[in-house]
Amino acid sequence: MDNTLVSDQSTEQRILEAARRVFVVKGFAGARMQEIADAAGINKALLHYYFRSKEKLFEQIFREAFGRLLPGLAEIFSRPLPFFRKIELFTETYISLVIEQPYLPVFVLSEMHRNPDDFFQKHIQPEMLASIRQIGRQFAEAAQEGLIRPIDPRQLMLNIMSLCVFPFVGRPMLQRMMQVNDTEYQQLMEARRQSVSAFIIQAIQP
Amino acid sequence: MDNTLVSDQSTEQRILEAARRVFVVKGFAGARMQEIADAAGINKALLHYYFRSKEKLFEQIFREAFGRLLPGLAEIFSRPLPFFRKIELFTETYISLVIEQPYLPVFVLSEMHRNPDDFFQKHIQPEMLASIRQIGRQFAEAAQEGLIRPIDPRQLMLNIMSLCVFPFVGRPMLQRMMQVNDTEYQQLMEARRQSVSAFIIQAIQP
DNA sequence: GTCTATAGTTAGATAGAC
DNA sequence: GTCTATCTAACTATAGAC
Repeated sequence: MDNTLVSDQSTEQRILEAARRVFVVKGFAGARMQEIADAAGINKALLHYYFRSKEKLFEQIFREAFGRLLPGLAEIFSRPLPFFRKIELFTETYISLVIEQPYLPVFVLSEMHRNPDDFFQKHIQPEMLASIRQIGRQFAEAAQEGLIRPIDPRQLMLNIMSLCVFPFVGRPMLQRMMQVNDTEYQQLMEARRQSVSAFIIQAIQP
Repeated sequence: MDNTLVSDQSTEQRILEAARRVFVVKGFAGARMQEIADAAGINKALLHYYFRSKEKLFEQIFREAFGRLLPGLAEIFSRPLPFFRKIELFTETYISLVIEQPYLPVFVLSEMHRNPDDFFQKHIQPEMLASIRQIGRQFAEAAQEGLIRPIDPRQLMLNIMSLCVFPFVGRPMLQRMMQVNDTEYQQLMEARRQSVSAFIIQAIQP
């Protein structure tokens, strides 16, 4: 792990950044307050001074990570654009987002896995669910109008999410299985910005 | 002596089964030896009697889980079958496998995420890598022969793996986002056995 | 706000009786 | 083989000086 000190920020910011780095790699249970303190270049006691408990510190990190993972994406599907263009824009935006924050998905997924309903109730707003339903309706309409072939809209949604997210979640395994080095893998991810939407669009052509 | 309950299994087997259940949900760091002992209906000390340490017990569970995740799948691509049939067979087999062991992928992925090279060296045999390269070559050939459209074989491999695995890895999130209940989600996974290969095959048509 | 020192808990591992 | 009791280390959290 990268243990470089985070400096020229307020102590609170340094703690948050350090906590992010540690939690995201080790998870809640695996993270140690001492390690976060070291990474922030401060003392353990100060962590509690700023954030009362490990739990509370984690909450803040998780909430923030989760918030970054979806917002603005649903919005794309409400724009007045051709259907296929929306898919292009969505996949490009999503993949770009995750290229910049590659640890986010596996962090959110594995923490959620341990405590699904709890985390979900805490962090998912009803509006988000509404906009997801809205996307589903658009898929269904497109199929009905013959714009795309008949396909269960939920399957289409699963397929799109899978193609965007999994190469990042599964990277430690996939990269080693495919025996490519870091640079090559990053290039593959760059290329996916275009190739994934092409793949999807051909797959749903009538 | 014969104080065993329902279980006609050996103590060792009961421990392994309990450990599997606990590790798979909580991960190595989150799991507690006490919880495993409780789940197995035995004492903490007995865990150490059978498996020296938490580390060793975990090793055994992880090795086994990992072993179940790929084997036999690479073999499909060495059979004398039409190319598209191989893809069908692969996705069907994979999805069926994961339907039966839905916790496997996220367990393997999140543990691997914390310690990639270590785990990889311990658990990946060179033959597996060879057969993966072999699959890659088949993709490349199919593209060259014009059987499928030009596509980077590595991207195709990423796409196939993503479509098969992610809906299981991401289930806690996806299911809640899409607001479907357990039964419906299982039905969706059943349906994917067919629909995923159809999706892929159309996407790579020349 | 930041530190040192320490209290309080928990969890992995071992000793020893049966 | 299985148990109870206990040791030891690690970790979260707090007290109190500066």
